[in-house]
Amino acid sequence: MLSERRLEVLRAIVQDYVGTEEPVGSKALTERHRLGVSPATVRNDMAVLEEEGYIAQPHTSAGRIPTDKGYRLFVDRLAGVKPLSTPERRAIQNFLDGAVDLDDVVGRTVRLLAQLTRQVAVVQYPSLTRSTVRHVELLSLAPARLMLVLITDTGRVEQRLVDCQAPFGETSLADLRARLNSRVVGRRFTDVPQLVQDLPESFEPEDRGTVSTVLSTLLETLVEEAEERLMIGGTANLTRFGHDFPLTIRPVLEALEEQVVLLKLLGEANESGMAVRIGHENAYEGLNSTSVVSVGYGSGGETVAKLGVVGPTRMDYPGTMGAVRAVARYVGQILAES
Amino acid sequence: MLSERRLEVLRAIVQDYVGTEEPVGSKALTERHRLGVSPATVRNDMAVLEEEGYIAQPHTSAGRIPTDKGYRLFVDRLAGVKPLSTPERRAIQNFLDGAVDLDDVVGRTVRLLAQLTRQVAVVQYPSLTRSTVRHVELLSLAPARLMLVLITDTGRVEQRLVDCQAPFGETSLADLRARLNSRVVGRRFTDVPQLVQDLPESFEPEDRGTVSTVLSTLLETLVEEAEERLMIGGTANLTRFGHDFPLTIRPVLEALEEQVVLLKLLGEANESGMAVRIGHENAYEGLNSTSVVSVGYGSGGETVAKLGVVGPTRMDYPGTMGAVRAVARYVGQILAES
DNA sequence: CTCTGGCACTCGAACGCCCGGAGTGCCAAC
DNA sequence: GTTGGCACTCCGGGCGTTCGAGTGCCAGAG
Repeated sequence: MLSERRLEVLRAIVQDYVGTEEPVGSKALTERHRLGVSPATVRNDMAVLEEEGYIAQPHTSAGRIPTDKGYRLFVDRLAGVKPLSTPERRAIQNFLDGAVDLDDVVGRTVRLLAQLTRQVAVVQYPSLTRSTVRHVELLSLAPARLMLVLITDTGRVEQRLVDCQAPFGETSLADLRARLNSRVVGRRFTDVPQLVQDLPESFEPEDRGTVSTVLSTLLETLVEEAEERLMIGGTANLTRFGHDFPLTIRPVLEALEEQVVLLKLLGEANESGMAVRIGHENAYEGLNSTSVVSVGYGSGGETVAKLGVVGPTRMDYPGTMGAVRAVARYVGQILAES
Repeated sequence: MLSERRLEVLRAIVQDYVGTEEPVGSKALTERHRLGVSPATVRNDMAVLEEEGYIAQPHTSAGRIPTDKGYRLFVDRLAGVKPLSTPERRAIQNFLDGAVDLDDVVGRTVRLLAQLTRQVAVVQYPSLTRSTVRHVELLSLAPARLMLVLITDTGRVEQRLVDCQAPFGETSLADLRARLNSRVVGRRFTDVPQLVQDLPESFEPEDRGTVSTVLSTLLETLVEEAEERLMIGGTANLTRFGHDFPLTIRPVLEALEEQVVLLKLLGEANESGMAVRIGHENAYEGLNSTSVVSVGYGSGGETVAKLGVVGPTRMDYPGTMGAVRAVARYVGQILAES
């Protein structure tokens, strides 16, 4: 167990290093912080902290920098979440309030988050699995070709083409449309499969094939869209990463283009509260020198999607966490209103 | 007017510089190319080329590098478009053929283009202004709230909420839906305004207000969507830009997040054929050290959108142009099939 | 008039060197 | 447990040297 003062030393090291981006030594520490002890004592503490793996030296006789483990301790026990200032909050509200549709909300959110944190922002679109069906539309494009349009309560629209085995009459189509809607409108996506299970049986034999095809296309859409879309922004902030960054930045850019990777990253956000993954805690190798701060958002206590930022491990955790949390809250509000 | 040999020297300089990324000198030139003259002669030619502004020295007593003007001449008169190899063509076809919907086509195209050119790819979604209406759907969400869904022949779906002044009955709704569709289905977007102009008059007075609102929302959608969406990819290739790239890369990343800038960039592509904008020819300042190669694509001779790549001025122009042109053609084909 | 070889000159990159400063670890003393 | 002192380490920057590639110019040959 580390003594109170040693924790204080660690906190000071993290803060200074985040600010200056340079290894911090014992003397500089005592000058910038009121630790009440001499550099020599700090040196002893540092030796202990290093032995325990919280800090490290880039090379002998240089200052110390925090390790991933050090940042972890800092986040868990030494740093709170720094609330935003009132003007900042007001700015968020004003900026998000101008949004006209879902795309716009997400777009504004991502820009806002990137600007506030000066890092790369990632925002997931509200999830379909938690949403409910607002309407299902079926259109006949050609004798044996239908278009299925699905409208969700979050305002999202998905469309699919359906090729039928046999021609499908207009009356059957209207019939299917009506029955389908009466069953699923207002219901959750996850409930839909059971609700439509017995639908083909109530149709004429020659139409059953087509009905089944339509239904399976609908179910497919739900599943496929569970792998959800997201938007990223603020990639220009990657240039603030560090000096050596051709090597650091490349894998990050690659990761940012892989939706799957990003979704997994966000997905690791704990249901309640915020998740912070530091350096090697990230499963994806290319992000080993970055940290991810993510949190779920939604309206009325329900998480419909997640958002977060990706930045260097050397980041201002309290500030970043504050911004992420605040933005998530306001987005939740906006969604609840619309 | 430059002599034949001087042009040949310029071509050699461009080719070598693109390959090695280092200033090229007279001796190296004569060694790598069969110019049939001595280094001294080449030196004289270089002096002339420099005087004319086609090449420049980074510092005295260094080799020469092409200027924007030099690249311009190279592209216009010295280099053709390098066709892709048969395996490459086949790979393109296979890759694009697997696409399932419009998003997928665009997504695959952007990845393909980024991979082929090893640069940043930008693909614009097929334009709505050139498309035709496949279907207009009206749904009643609440007594005085409608949803308007527009489906285009390119498979795109746009939805809008419409708030009515007065409640709008189901029969009126069905009526409007039917009349609207009978007038606009299969017609071009640009023709829609005239086609629906007199529609409100044929409705009962109490419904006219709502009908007008719906129509103006529809027309708005057309106009708004004229500012079109696009997709980018291959940003990781930015790391291959050069040694000094923190400064080069940042404005490029910023530009890539500004849809407006990108759309303008692509928009400058000449209707027929390919456009190449080199360095300072780009209006946007942040892209002054990059070149943009863009071209329109579409089916049946009609351009529905554009695509292109953004890379360093020091790029393989013939190869890039070849890839861009080939990809555009295949995407056009795919769109025509679906 | 054009091309060529020769020659002196110029720089930048790379290398080695030295020095100063910041930082460390250890130890003896308080 | 804390402190001051001290010797040691190592990085970074500044400086001079060398090396090589490249240039410009000029006189002479075709």
